[in-house]
Amino acid sequence: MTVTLADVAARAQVSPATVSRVLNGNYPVAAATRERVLRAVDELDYVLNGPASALAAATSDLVGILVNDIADPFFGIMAGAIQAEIGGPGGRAGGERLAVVCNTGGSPERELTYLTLLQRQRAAAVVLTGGAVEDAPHVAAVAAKLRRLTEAGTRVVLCGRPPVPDTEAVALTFGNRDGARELTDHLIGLGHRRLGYIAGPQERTTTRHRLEGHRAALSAAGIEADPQWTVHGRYDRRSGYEATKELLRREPSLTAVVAANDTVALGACAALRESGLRIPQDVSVVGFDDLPFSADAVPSLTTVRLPLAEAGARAGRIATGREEPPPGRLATVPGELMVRESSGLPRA
Amino acid sequence: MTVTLADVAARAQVSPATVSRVLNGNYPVAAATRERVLRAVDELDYVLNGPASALAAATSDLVGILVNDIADPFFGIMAGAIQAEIGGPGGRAGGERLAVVCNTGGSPERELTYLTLLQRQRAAAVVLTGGAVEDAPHVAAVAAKLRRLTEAGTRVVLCGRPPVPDTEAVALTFGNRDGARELTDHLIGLGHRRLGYIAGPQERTTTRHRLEGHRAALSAAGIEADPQWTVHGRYDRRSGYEATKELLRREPSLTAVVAANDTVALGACAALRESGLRIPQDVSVVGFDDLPFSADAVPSLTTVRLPLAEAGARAGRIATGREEPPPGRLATVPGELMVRESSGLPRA
DNA sequence: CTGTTAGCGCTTTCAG
DNA sequence: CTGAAAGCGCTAACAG
Repeated sequence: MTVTLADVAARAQVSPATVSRVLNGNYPVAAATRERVLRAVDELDYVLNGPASALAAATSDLVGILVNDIADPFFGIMAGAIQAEIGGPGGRAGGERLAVVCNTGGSPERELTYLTLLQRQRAAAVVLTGGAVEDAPHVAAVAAKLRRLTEAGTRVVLCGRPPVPDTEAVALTFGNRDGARELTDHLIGLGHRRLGYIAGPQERTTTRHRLEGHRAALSAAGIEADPQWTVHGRYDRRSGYEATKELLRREPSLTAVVAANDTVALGACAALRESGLRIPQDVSVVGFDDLPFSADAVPSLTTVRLPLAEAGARAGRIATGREEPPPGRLATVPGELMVRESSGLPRA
Repeated sequence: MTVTLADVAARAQVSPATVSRVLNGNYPVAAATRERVLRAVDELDYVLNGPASALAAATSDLVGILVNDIADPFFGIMAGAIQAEIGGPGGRAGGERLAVVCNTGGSPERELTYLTLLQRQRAAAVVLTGGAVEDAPHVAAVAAKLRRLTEAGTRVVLCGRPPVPDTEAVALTFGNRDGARELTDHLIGLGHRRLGYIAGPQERTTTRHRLEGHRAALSAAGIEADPQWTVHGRYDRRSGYEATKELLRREPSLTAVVAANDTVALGACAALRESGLRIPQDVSVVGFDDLPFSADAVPSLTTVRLPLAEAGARAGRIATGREEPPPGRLATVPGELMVRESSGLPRA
C-alpha cells in the first residue's frame, strides 16, 4: 500500500541501506547511485516513515517548546523565533526539525505531563520558556524530568527562565530584577513616591524577580512600601483592570502604577481612564516586556524591552547544537528601559 | 539501559502484550493485573516509546497545526483552542495527543514542506488555519498532499480557511465576505462615501473575501470605488501605518479607513494620529477579527468579531473525531459586527 | 482475560 | 562505496 524504503531500493536497484544513507546524507554514496535513488524517491513519491526511523535511530527530529500561553504574544514571539532557528522548513541546515509547541497554561502538572510526552517521543531537544513555578516539590519533579531527558540525549534549554539546579539544562534568563528596578527608579526619579504594584501570580519566578527589583528600587530611595499597594493577579489584561480598581479603592492617592507586564498595564490604563484619571497627568503607568502593541498604545507605554525574538533564536540554536552554550550554561539577557508617554511627573 | 515494555512485563510477571493493553486501555484487563502492571511502570519509571508504538500501530498521537504566524494572536488563539481540545494533557479523553504547531510564515513552500513532515510523522490529524494562498499550482499541490494524508488515515480540518476541492478535508470557514460587507455597510450608514481600504497580501483568500465584501457594500449603495483608495499590504501593524500614510497622500479627503484586520487598523490609527487627524471625528477606522486588544484600544475599535477560540475548539474536536463533521464537510462561522468608538459620523 | 507470535519500516554494524 | 542481517520497542491478530 504505502511506499516503503524497500520499494525505493528495489526501484533504484540498490539495497535499503543505501537508500537510507542517501536520505540521511550522513555517509558517502557515489553520486550516480545517489542520483538513481533520488529519482526513485521522486517517482514513487516516497515519504520517509518518521516513527520507524526514530525507533531505529533512537532519536527523533522533534523539538519540544513549552509555553504558558500560546495566545500570548510574549510566548508566541519566543516560540516563533525558536522554531525559525531549529532548522525546520525554510530554516535549512540538517534534518527538517519539527517544533512541538506545548501549551501548559501555567499548570505545573501539565508541564510535567508534556515533558513526559516529549520524553516518550524521544525529542531531540526541549525548550522551556517563561517563568517557572516555585513550588518546591514541583521544582524537584521538573529537575528530575530534565535530568532524565538529558540522559536520554535530549538537549534542554531554558529561555527566559531561571536555571534549574542539578541539571545540565542551559539557561537563558531575563534580567527581570534589574529591569524592574530600572523601571521603578525611573518613576522615583520623576518624583513618584506613592506607587501601586500589580504583580503576577504569586508562585512564579518572574513575578518574584520583578517584584524584588521594584522593592529594591524603593528601599534604595528610602521609600517604604505599603504592602497594601501591591496586588497579585494573573498576567492578563483583565487582571490589570481589576487590580487597578482595587488599588484605587485602597489608596486613591497613588500617582503611579507599575504593572507585571504590558498586557496587565493595558488593563490598568483602561481602569484608570474609566475612573476619570488621565495618563500620565494623573497617574503614570509602566509595563514590562515591550510587546509590539506597547509602542502603539495610547499613550505609548513606558516599559522594559525584553529581546524575546533574539533570546528565542539563541535558545533554538543552542537546542540544535548550532551554537555553543554560554559558559557555565547560564547567560542573562538584559532588558532595556523604554521611556515613553505613559510615565510623567506626579500630579501635585 | 533505558527501560522497555518488556522490563515492565517481567517485573509485573505478565506478557508484554498485557502491559501494552494496560497502557493503552483499549482492551479488557483484570483489575488486579492492571494494578500490578501500573505499579511496575511506576517503580521502573517507565515511559512508553512513542516512535515504537507509532510504528507498530501505524499511527501517532501527533496533531499538526499549521499557522501563518505563531506570534500573531489571531493564530495563537486558534492554536491554543485547538490544542486544548485535541486531548493533550489536561484535555483528557483518549491518548495524550501532542500538538505540533508549524509556522509557515505564509510561505506556500513551507506549508507544503510541513505537510510532508507531518505525513512523515504519520500525524493523527492536521489542522490548517487561516487564509490560503490562491496560486493555482500551489492549491493543486496542497490538494494532492491533503489527499495523500487522508489516504494515510490522517484527518484533515481547515479552520478559518476555505474548502479545498477534491479532498475530504473538513472546512470551517469564516464569514469574511459577509463580515466585511456589514462593516462597510455600517460606515456607509453613518454617511461615509469616501472610504480607503487597506487590504492584506494580494494572493490570499482572506484578503480577497474581505475586499469583495467591502466592494459589494459599496456598489449596493451606489458608491463607485476609486481603485486608488485601495492599498495592499501585509497583515501587520507596520503595513497599516504605511498604507494609511499612502492613502492620505493619494486622497486627503477620505473620511474612513477600512483595515484588513485589527492589527493593521492599529497601525492606521497611529498614522492618522501622527497626521493630526482625530479618530473618529476626522476619520473613522474599522478593523476585523476583534482580537483581545481591540476593545482596549483608544479609541476602542469597531470591528467584526470572529469566534476564533470557538472555531479552533470545534476544529480540534473534529480533528480528533470527538465531533461529527458538519454536513457536506463545510460550515461557515459567521462574524459579528462590533460597533465601538473608532467609527462615527463623517466630518462635514 | 492473557500469552505467543509476527512483524511495522528503518538504521546500523559488519563484511566485502 | 555497497550489501546483508540483526534488531530498535511496540502492537495486533490469533489462540487459548
